[in-house]
Amino acid sequence: MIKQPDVCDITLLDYEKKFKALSDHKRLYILRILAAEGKTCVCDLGELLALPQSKLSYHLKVLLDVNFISVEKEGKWNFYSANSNEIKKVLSPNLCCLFYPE
Amino acid sequence: MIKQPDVCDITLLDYEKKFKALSDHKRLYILRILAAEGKTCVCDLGELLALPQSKLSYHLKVLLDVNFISVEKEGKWNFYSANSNEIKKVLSPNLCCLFYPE
DNA sequence: AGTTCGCATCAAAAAAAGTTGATGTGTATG
DNA sequence: CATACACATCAACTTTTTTTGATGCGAACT
Repeated sequence: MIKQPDVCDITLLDYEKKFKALSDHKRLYILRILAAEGKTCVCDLGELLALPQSKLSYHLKVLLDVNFISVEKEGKWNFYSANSNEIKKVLSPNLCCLFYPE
Repeated sequence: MIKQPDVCDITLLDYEKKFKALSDHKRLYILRILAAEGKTCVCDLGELLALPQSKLSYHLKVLLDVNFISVEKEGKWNFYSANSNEIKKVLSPNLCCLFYPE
């Protein structure tokens, strides 16, 4: 890419990051669970997904970095939840439903 | 992931691939150009994007594999075009517009 | 104050994705 | 038929992402 990035390029670069965050099925599972269950603490997520703690932490961070989820710390627990609005900005209505299965 | 994949998991695995295809700005540029210009041959794409031929070929294949674009061979040229319907299935209406800038 | 629990973070290793330049194949053209 | 063109494909390499196990740190409990 030789030419200088214009405004629109910057937008696309921004979306590259968001799509990268969605490009892993573990993270899609995480999003689906958070969307379906609402506020969930890391330990419960770990059980639901059968993921080791540090791996889960890693993927949560990826989703956090693009603002698809957010954290609240309560005592020694960290509760995560999905930012549906952010997800809706990116995904088709059809696909958003995937994250609200019931 | 210990549990067996159910139908819904398979769906998410499918989307993992599609999002991976979208998680690179070069491919987003390609999609945008194809959406805006319509049927375009590889050599023109290469010029528009200032991408070397083999790199372009690689990225076209990634997009082709998830059915976001398609090819028609005419003589010695290969013309690619965006499959807007497939893109619309995945992206929010808002985002789809990114691929029709004018 | 010492332990334990819940989780983030880190560094090393493994795996996956992307790049590069070369080679191959089919189609036209002299 | 020889050459040139348009493009796909390949193998070696580089870069990025993911995994793994260890370590650290704050909050609660004893």
